[in-house]
Amino acid sequence: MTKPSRSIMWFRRDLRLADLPALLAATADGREVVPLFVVDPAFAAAGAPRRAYLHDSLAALDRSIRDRSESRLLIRRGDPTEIVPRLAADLGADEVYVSKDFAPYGRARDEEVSAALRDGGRHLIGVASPYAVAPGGVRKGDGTPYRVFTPFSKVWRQTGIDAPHPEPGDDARWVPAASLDDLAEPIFERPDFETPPVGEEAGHRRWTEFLDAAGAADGTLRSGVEAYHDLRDLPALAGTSRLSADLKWGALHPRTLLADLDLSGSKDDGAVVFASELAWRDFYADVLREHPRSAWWNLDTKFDAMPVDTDAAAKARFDRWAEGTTGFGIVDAGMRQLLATGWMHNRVRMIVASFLVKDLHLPWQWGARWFLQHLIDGDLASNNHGWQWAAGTGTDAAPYFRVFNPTTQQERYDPTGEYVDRWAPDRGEPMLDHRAEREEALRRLATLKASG
DNA sequence: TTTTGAGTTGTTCGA
DNA sequence: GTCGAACAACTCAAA
Repeated sequence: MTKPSRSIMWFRRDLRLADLPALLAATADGREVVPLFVVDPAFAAAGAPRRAYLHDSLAALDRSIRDRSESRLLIRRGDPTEIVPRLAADLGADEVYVSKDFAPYGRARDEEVSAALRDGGRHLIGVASPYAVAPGGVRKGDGTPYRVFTPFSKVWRQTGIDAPHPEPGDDARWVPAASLDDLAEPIFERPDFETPPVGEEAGHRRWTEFLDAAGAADGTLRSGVEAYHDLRDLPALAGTSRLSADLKWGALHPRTLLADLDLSGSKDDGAVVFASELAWRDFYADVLREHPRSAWWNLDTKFDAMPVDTDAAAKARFDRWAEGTTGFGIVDAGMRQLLATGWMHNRVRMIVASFLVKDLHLPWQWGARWFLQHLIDGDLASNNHGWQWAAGTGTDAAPYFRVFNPTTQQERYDPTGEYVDRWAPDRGEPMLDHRAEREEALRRLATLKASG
């Protein structure tokens, strides 16, 4: 047996103990592990739902660690590029383990931390990722990345995905809480906001309910996943998995979910459609890794010439969109659901996004920023590329004529008005004429063609 | 190299 | 009410 050494498990967005390869590596070979989370000051800009959600996720992770060991989650606040190397030195930890982060900010941060650790003879060790297939893992025959989802997903489906990994065993050595208490800081002040049940156990419960034989939201004798294809577009029902925040913060890993799914069905099968959504998550993470600029700039730069409104009147229109007073029922319902709960149904996300871009003629970045501030599941890659999809500037060669009609969408997906009545019972007059604004959007798109 | 088929989620119009 | 066609042109991926 080699000399026991210490490691730090630096949690970022994998806030769980089960199925976490980085944690298994951190505790391997008899290493004594320090579980750490650093609250980055950049996070202070997040909205109340998001801060409350992270607060509760950290509290849940701390409880899980205390339940299984004599240790605790060490919370620090500040710049990770300073805190992590200093802690590693103070605690005598030679290795810092993480799940790899592929987003632009995280990559830059990790490179800096890695360099600082190396100066002290220590190492940052990235193990696995929050994705079923880590970004970079799906490539065309010639080794280049995909820019179109469908061929990506075909290869993704055939890529071997690990079986879920176990939690660290009873033999894992955790640094006693007593030796961390003096170093620890409180999480941060919890905003007064009601979150859904948060954390690893709550996530597994949600997933189990989704798989439950009679869990379908329409009362039919099907599971949620079996009914997923039929019900996922109806925002009045709980027809989606509602696991987006669990996946974002890593209470669950997609590997865990995929292992429970029977994917032998046709392309309309609920499980197959659900797995495809997980593939979208991996796809957008891959696109962001290849094109870091696409977080905030048009992936298709041809659209840089597209006229968008940014003047004072545009800002006033944005405010009405954000607070949910456009006078279009399903738009207002969605925006108010977001403010009230930190979450919005996926179908409605597309509708409000289309409205901001095609009816209000505003930059998609304004909407993306608002979503990231308020969504408990807000993720840079999925969120911003989803917005680029709505704007037609992203990976899919969007048909220029794809403009959502908010009234038609409402009639089709909320026919009884239950969703709209629940969230926006008091809506006023429509703030614009959709037909006229649709034509304006098409005119603006046509200018791209004219300018080549 | 060239060709071919396809590309998440739509809407409108006219028969 | 229902159905199919039209709505740009282009890029991507694979044969």
